Amino acid sequence: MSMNPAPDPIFARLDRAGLVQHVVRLITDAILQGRLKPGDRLTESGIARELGLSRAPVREAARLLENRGLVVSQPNRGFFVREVTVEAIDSLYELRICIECAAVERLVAGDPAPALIGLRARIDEMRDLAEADDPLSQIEADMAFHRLICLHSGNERFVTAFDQIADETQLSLMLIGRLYDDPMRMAETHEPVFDAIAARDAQAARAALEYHIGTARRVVTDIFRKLKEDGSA
Amino acid sequence: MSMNPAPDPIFARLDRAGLVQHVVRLITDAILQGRLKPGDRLTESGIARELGLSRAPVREAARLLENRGLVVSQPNRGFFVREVTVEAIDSLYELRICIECAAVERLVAGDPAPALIGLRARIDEMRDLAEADDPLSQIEADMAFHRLICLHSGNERFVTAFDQIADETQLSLMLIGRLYDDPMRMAETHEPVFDAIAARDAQAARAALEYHIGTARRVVTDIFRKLKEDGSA
DNA sequence: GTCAAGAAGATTGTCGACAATCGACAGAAC
DNA sequence: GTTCTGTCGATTGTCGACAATCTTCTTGAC
Repeated sequence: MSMNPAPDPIFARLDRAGLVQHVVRLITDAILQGRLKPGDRLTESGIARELGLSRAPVREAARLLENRGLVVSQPNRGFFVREVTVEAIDSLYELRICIECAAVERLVAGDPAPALIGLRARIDEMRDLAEADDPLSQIEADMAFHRLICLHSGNERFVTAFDQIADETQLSLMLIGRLYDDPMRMAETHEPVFDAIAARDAQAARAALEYHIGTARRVVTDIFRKLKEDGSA
Repeated sequence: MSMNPAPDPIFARLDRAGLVQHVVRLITDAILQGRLKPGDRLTESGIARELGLSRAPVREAARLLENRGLVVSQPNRGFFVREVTVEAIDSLYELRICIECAAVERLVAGDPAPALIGLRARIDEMRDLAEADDPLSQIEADMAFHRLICLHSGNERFVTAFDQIADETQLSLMLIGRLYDDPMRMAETHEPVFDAIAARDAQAARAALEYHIGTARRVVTDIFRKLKEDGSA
């Protein structure tokens, strides 16, 4: 009963289970970069042909993307890139507030120290990317910041819940391009949240995060409403 | 451009997309009825042979069950019925509190009237099932009650979030058999929640629901801890 | 007796093919 | 001109088979 658990992992275990995951990544990128637009159809055979593999892994990847909310499926009709509506975004942000606020409260109740390093790094990253004028990467840093809060909450289920809505959130952000006219704004709006966490004030942290996400919610929905009006006009 | 929207639907739309869904149902029942125990392996070929169909739909059903949390998959090793730990249950209930409390608050903020009928019916159902001594069906009525709150919250995403943790919650309840010694207790513990909703008091409703789920959380984890101790002793 | 190496069996990952279903178009009936 | 019906092409749903991988059992050395 020796049970050698890890006999010296010298080489990183290369993703031999990676085909499906790879397809997921490819489709995700295509959607988030706008090469696939909301409402577009994803034909299994077409994607399979382009990638030079069979329909099975493509199909499985599509199912995974469905559960992550990036695509929707209709029986006997296939997969489509999810249509984004103002109402959906609003609902999404309401759920985000509910989950992330609970997470940050729990984070501060525990030991926030390990999280602070990563959180600080993300904010600095947003500043750098603002100077580099790279709004897309900035959005990714934003998502990473919020994910870190869930990750260090001590309740791993907050992370899975966050992940299940993260992609759709990111999609809505990518669609509108940029949130604020001043690229530095994004980093600034995260500072109060960071400060409250660093001060180990659970109530203040919750309030700051709720305000932060709530503001983003208003800004995003407003911009999106305008976009829709122009689009359908 | 006449666009007749619904020219008298005489026939109910029959589920033509049923095979995978049917398999999902079968496996779900097997797990929730205890015929498949946590840790058990789900072999695609075995299930496919038993059901008299190919592996494809079985595989797809397993993937769906994975995202609903009832099974977990390991690359190149297949699917297993999810192991339930005390920590997982505790995390689960914490997330439930966070989601359902937000849902009930929003429900009361809107018009709670349409929800009340269904909620009342579920509580009555729990009483009937207590007399009939049917704890399994009672658990289903319990889940239905909580799902109704999310359903009538006005934010459909609360429902999807709830559904993604509902099966696992139900599994933990099924595993411990019955929550309270007195079967009537389950119905009783829902009354304060119902009353607060009926009174249209959002804060009271949130508090009542938080107390209700919080109590269940303590009871379930306690029972489960005892079960584990006996099991491993 | 313990442990490592190898063979055999079982199971998943992937593939190409067929059947069922859907959407669009053309033609007939009114 | 409008509406219904039948056909056609395209796509999904399902299947059986093969290759890659994991598990288990056996074998052999120490």
